[in-house]
Amino acid sequence: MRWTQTYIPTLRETPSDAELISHKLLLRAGFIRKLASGVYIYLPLMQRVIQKFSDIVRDEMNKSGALEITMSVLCPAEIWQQTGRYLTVGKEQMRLKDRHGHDMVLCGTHEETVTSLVAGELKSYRQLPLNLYQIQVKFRDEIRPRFGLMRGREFIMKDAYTFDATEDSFNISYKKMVDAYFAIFKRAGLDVVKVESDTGAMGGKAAHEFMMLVETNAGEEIIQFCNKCDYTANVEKATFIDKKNIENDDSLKELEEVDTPNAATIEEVTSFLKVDSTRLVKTLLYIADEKPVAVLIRGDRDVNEIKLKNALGAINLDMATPDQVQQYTKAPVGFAGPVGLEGVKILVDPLVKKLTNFIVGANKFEKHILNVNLNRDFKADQIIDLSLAQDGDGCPICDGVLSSKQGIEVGNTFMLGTKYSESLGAKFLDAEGNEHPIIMGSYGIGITRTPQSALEKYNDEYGIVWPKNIAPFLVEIIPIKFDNPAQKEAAEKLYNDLNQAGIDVLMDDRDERPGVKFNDADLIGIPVRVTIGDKSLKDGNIEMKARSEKEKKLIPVEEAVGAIKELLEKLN
RNA sequence: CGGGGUGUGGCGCAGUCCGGCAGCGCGCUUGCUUUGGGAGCAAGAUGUCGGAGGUUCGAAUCCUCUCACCCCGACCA
Repeated sequence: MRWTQTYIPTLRETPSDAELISHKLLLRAGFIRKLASGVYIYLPLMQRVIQKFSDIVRDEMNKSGALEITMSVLCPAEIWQQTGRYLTVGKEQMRLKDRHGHDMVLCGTHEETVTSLVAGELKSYRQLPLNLYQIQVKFRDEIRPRFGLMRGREFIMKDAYTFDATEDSFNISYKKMVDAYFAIFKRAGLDVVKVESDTGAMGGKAAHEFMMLVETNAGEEIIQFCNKCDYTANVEKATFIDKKNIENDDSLKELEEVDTPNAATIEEVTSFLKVDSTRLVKTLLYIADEKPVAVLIRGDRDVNEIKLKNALGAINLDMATPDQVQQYTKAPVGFAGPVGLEGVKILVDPLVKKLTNFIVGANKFEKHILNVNLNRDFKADQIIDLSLAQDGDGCPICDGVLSSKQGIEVGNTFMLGTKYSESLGAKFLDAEGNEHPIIMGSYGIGITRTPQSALEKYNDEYGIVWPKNIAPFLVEIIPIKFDNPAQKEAAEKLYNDLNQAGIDVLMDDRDERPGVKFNDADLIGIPVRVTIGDKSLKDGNIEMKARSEKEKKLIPVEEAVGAIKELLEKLN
């Protein structure tokens, strides 16, 4: 491709609405343009990147035995109502009515579609297992789209769905997908880790996420790692062993109400009363599907709202507003406590159960109660783990210690069980003639998110440094002066030779000053740059440089293609 | 949805407090010169100042309403 024949609108200045380096680079280097919040146009360079990554995904999926299909984006609301997700997914879903007034959905995922498909097709265990996938646009009306392609309202995803007759067979299908995922990300030049994750609105039995670890604020996910074993989990899912030494009294003491002036937060109360935060129990008020719930958690801990949501089976969960806190506790925020609290369901974290003579809010302005004890002074409706794992907590599996890192989710795998096959009637007959729901899995990879994620890592002060397998071009040729006959001839010849050799090449044939071309080349991040100018050409050489390295190398013109191939071999 | 912020030429911004010819840098067009890391000179084009209404002799600027976008939070199949 010639620069003057394509469309690469690079910008000298960064558009002001980008935050992440990867997002800024995609805009500046002319890969994407925004049409609306969370809605992007992919320009020629981005289109090529998407194509390259899709090819890798498609290749590995096909190798694993999956079959590519294309499902409709538009879907009748009816099947979403059948699985119950019309309610649980709620406003995340793009919805519309057709001209007849029928409710329709723009799919954000295709469990309903694919399951209703197979429900009419698969009748026998002989037809299983089956894996169907597609690479297609998805719609999710995110509350807050952000970070360019990282969280868009319209994006491209590879989604696969497996159908199995038995658990054993399913486990094989699941492992094939996990293996394919590692292969895909490796080929794309990315290191990923597989972590345990919550199943969210997907439902099902268990799930994993594939995370790219990053150090920037692009990491929207927190992952807990054990330093001894291979336990890795999204913090939403992570369990842990509390390692803090809590000194409990031997005997239960009398309740005592104390004044705590100007002390509402944990820090203020602990410093005022001169006690450790582990002696305090905070009472947090939530509204779960319009009903108030109090969560009791040790003062040094935070609530894992995902665990809470799951424990309650709630669709909507919000922290109570100050007005609601006043209404239920009869006190302003900061003084809630379980003693005498009425009309509110009380959930207690197990770590609180272990405490004696602890401190809680008194449900009165600027007052707390000392020496409170579970069962004696109040009752728990449910005792259940609701704590967020913290760095330094014990690993739930071995005697190691957890520490966290930030990650970007680039893929996920869900063990769906029979949730969808049961509600949509996808059943098969086994060898004995008995009917069973099909065991399902679903597997996603963010096709547009992944390349941007890669840029969080693969960039430097000058611009993008693409991993070669997802780079829009492998080689960029820069003739210093394209109107110089000798340079032009050498450039054209190399351009043709590389094309002949099947190497994607971009030639900057613009009548621009060299500095502009070099800067643009660095910005768009093509892995190998070849410079053709009088300096080296007079000795019969061209200059070759990897984008990721500083050194230039002089290569005789006639050996250029071989040398470029060799260099490409070595690059990530 | 709650909190904070921004809308002025393609991009980045000043001007708004205190109303008085709509500006700057980059980019773009043409010409000449230049040409190994974002050239110089000259000439030029491009604006419903997000939108609607109001106040005023006069509004980018003041008032009311509204829309879009960004950041923090909640959401994230």
